[in-house]
Amino acid sequence: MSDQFKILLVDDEKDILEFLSYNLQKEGYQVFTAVNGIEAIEKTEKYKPDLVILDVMMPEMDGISACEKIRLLQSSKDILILFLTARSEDYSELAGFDAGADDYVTKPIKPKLLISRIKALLKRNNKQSLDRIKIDDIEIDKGKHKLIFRGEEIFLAKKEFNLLYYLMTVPGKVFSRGEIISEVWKDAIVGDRTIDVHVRKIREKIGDSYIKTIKGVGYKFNL
Amino acid sequence: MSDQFKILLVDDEKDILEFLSYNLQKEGYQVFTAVNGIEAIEKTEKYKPDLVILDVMMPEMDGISACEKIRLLQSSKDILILFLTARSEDYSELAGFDAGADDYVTKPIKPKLLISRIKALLKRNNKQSLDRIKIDDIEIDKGKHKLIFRGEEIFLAKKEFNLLYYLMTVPGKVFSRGEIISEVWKDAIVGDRTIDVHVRKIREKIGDSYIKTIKGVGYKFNL
DNA sequence: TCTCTATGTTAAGAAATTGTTAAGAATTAC
DNA sequence: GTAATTCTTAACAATTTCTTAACATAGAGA
Repeated sequence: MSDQFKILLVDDEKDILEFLSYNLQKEGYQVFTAVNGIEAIEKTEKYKPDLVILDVMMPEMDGISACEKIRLLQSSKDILILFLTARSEDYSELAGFDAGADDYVTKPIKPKLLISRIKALLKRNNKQSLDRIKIDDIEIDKGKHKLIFRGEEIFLAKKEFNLLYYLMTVPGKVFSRGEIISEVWKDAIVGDRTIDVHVRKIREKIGDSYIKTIKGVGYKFNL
Repeated sequence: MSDQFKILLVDDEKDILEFLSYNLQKEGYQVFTAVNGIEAIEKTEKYKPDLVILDVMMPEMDGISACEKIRLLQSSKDILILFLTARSEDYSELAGFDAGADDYVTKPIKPKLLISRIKALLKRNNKQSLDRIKIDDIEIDKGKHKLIFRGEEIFLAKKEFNLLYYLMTVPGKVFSRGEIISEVWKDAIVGDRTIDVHVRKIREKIGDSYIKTIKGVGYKFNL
């Protein structure tokens, strides 16, 4: 996926925050942190993370209460929540699931395992939006047949949409006309100008700077 | 889902099979059992369970191999897989996730915890359990076959209702005509204009702006 | 600079898809 | 069994999307 997953990490121990931040960032996640439940809720609203990792035991507001509060937020429908719990706290575990948690991991935390679980969670949750690509101010969602350009939705007809989506699957790669024909037109026989015309229509809608022509080679997305 | 969840339980120890069967049946699940990986695959194909619980350590074929094989089955896309592992086998745990597992539970098994996890898994996986969907000023309740639009109840005939409900299960997603046919018409063979006519009737009642046509792709709910 | 070739541009109409209507089957209700 | 409702179909209209053809333009290499 080209856009980063956002993870909000909530724990009152700074050591753990740092340790996990480091490991998660190394995996390419964008990490935010909070040290208590109240901050967690604020930052959830602010950053809209894909996943919140919550320590069960925290001062101010414990993880379970925080989880329940987060679940009440309007925008939190798609947010995943993962609990960190000490091995002995088996009741927290149960309570956590009731509060709407999606998974839990027991301390002491093994980074590899945690990352495995995170990947599994994100994968599972993203089944339907695996076909979403976001680059700069262009966001394209194949499942929803939706293109958002500079904040506003722009409608593309089927062929236009598929063509742009295809180019965006590998930004920077030059796709030959042959590749484009076989992917977007499924090898139907069409004239030489057909691709150009569709490219032009896309450019009309999102500007000339995103699809670049490499003469004699093909087209690519991005500068 | 109105019918029972089906769970396939795979373990080589009959005691455990019985113990878990009992506990799961008590929760209202329909339980099938297998004593090794090969049997597990056969029964997965036969019964199409919603969830497979696999012991990692088994004779004939270990749980991880079985998991990989199950993931290869055509019909297994929506099947959840949960591993049972001994506490020490941390590597299995990792390997299990790579093989496509959705969760794991360590032995010794605490039935309450296991059931919690199962519920969480099934809940997560089961969008269908959302019986009532409310979006903007439209509220649809499948159980009651009731549609409330801008505060007042509007009657939809069965097909109309099911169609609208289906589109609303994933707002924004474009459903192809094929998907719609197989869900709403249960693969009955109907002419091409049938869907359109039903869409039109729904639009007559709630206005044109809620169901959008994407020519050549399908229909979606919401803008 | 000139030429050649690949691509850009435009508008028209061909093709594909969906919308609309009404009639009559098929169901369901009474 | 009859009436009412719901569903499907067919014919045709309306609309959108796609392709093409004709010509323009740009850029690389002679």
